[in-house]
Amino acid sequence: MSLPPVAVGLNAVVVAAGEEAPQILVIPRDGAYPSLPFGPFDPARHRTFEIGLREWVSEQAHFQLGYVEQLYTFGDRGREAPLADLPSSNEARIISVGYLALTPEATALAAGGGEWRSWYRYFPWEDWRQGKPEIMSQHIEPALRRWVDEAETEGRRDGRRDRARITFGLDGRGWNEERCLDRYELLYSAGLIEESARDRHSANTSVPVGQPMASDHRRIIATAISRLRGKIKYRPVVFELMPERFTLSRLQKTVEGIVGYPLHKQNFRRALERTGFVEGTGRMLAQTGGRPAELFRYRREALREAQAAGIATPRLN
Amino acid sequence: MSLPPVAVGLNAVVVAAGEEAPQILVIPRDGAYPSLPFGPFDPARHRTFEIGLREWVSEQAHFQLGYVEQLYTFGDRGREAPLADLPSSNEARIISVGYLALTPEATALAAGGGEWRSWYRYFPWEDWRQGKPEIMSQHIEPALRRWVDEAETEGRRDGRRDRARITFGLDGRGWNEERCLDRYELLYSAGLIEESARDRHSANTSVPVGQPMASDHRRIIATAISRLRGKIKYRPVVFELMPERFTLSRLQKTVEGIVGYPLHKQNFRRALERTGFVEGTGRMLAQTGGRPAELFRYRREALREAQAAGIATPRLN
DNA sequence: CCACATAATGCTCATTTTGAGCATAAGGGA
DNA sequence: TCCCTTATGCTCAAAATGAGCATTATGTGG
Repeated sequence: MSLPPVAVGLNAVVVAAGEEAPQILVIPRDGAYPSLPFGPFDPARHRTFEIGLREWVSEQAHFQLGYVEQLYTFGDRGREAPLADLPSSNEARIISVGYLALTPEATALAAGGGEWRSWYRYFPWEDWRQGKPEIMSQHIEPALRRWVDEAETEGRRDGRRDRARITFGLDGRGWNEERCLDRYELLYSAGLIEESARDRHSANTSVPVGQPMASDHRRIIATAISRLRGKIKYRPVVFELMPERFTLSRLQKTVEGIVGYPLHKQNFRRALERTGFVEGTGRMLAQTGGRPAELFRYRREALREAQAAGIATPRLN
Repeated sequence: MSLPPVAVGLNAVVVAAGEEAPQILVIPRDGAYPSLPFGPFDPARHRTFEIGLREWVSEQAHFQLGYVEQLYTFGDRGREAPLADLPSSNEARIISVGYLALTPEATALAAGGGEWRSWYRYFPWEDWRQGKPEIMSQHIEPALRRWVDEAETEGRRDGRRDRARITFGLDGRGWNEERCLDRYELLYSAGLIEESARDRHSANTSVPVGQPMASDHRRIIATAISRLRGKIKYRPVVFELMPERFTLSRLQKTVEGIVGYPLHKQNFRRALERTGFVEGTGRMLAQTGGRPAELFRYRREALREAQAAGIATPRLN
C-alpha cells in the first residue's frame, strides 16, 4: 500500500502597511479573478515549504519576502475551484498551505508582477475605523436577516440567528475584529459572497459584498487577517511592517489599519512606553501641518527583557 | 505540467485531563518508538482532513474524537524519519498535518488500541507545578551551557546564549510556558533529544531528556502544548476537557496541568466568576477530607454574552 | 462527642492598569 | 501674528490584580 498522492499548492498573503490601510500583494490575471501569489510545492526542488513559497512569490510578484509564518492548510474537497491558467493534475486533490508574510512598506513592484491592494477592498465590512461601515447596515444586516428567515425549521432559524449575532456582533453585542474568518465563512455559506455562488455553480442573486478573488484565496486572506489581528496583541509583529524609523502616529495608524478600529492615542502611547519596545531617536519629522513628531525605532533587544507581549490596542470610545 | 505528488499524513494529538496531568493518546508500537495515532490522507475516501483524521484515530486507538483543530503542517525534508511498520512511497515527500483534539476524561480504551500517557512523560522539563523541575538544573541547564561553549565563534556563542536564555528563561528571566515548542526545537538542535541523534544518524552521547517518540511526533506534541497553553487564556477551551459537572478545584487542577504552574486559588475563582462561564448547580460533592465542594457546569451560552476571552491564569508566588 | 486537619469559600486592601479627558507645546499657512 | 493642526504631558476615577486573612463545612482520631 502506498500513500495516495496529493498535490500541494503554496499561497502567500503578503501584507505591507499602506498609508490608508494594510496592503496585500495581488496578482491580476486577465480575464480571470485576481489571485494571491502561489504555485505548486515541488518536493524535488524545495527542501521546505518556505523555500518554495519564497521562490513563487519572487517569480510571480518580483518581490523578496522577509518575515513569514504558516497560517493553515486547506484541504476540503470542493474548495479547489480550478484557476483558468493554472495546471491541475486531473485526479489529484489539491491542498493548499497558506502563509502570512509581513514586509515593511509597500515598495514599488516591477511591471508585470503583483500589485498592492487595500485588504478592505476584499473585506469592506471589516473596516470600522470610521464607525460602522455603510455596507453593514445597507447590505449585510438585511441579507443576514433574510438568510435567518429562510431557514426551514424554527430550530435552524434560531441557530442561524445566534451565529449571525455572535460573529457580526449584532444587537449591541460588540464587534470582535478577530472573528474576520468566521464572518467570511458565514457570508460564504449564506451565499452573499460571489465565491459561494461560483462554487455551487448557481447564479449569483444578491449584490456581491467585496471584490471576489480566484479559488478560495479570499478565505485565505480572511485567515491571515484573523491571525494578524490576534497576534498583534501578544507578539510585537507590527514592527515587521514598519520602516527603520517611524513616528508614533504612523505606528498607531498601522495598528488601526490592522485591527480595523480607531485607538485612543494617549493610552496607546502610554501602553507602548511601558513595553519598552520603542525608543526615541531624538530626530524629528517635520510633518504635514502640526507640531513635528519624534522619530522612534524598534528595539529588537526588548524582546529579551520584556515578558513581551504585543502591542496594546485600547479601543477609542 | 502537473503538480508533483506528495503524500499527506494526518496526526492527532488527543488530549484528556488526567488526575495528575494532561494525558495524551499514544499508540505503542512493539520494537519501535511509540507514535501518535496517524495515517495517510486518502483524497478518494476523505472529503476533508478532519474526516480522515477521525477515521484513523477510531481505527488505531478505538476512540471517537470530539473537539478538533488544525495545528500545523510539517513539510521539511529530513523530518520524516521512516516508521518501522508504516508504508512510505519510495520517492514522494511525506508531509504531515497535525491536529489537536480535546476530549473530556481519559476513558478506558479497548485493548490493542491506544494508551493514555501524561504529556510530561515526554516533556518533563515543562512541569513547574512543584517549582523548577530537577531535570532542569541537573541536566538541561548544564547541557545548554556546554552547548553554548561549544560554538565556534564568539558571535555564535552569544547567539546561542541569548536563545537559551530567552526560551528557557535562564538568569532570572521568567519561564514562559507558551514557548514549549521553541524549547523542544532548541533541545533538538542542541542534540539533547534522542530524536536529534536519530535523525542525524549519529550516536546519542548525552543522557536523553524525556521519552522519545516515533518520527517527529514529539515535535507535534510540543506544537500542541504551545497552542493549548496559549489558547486557554483567550478561548474557553478548557471546558472541552471537563466532564458535565465538576468542582472548581478540579477545573483549577486541569488548568494547572496544562499551563504547568500552580495558580492562586482565590484569584482564579474571582476571575472565573467574572467571565460568567460557569454556574453552580447547587449539588455538592462529598470530597476526600475537607469541606464539600459545589459542582459547577459550563454555560455554553456564555460565549454569546461575553466578549469572552478564555480563563485567567493568575500565577501563584 | 470533641478538637483537629483539610478543603472550600468569602472578604479586604494596597497596587497596577485602564479609560477618558483636559492642558500645553511647536510648526505651517493665511 | 493669529489660528489650525498635531504631538506630547498629566490627572483622576474606575477596574482589575496580587496577596493574604477569616470563616465555614466535613471526616477522623482520640
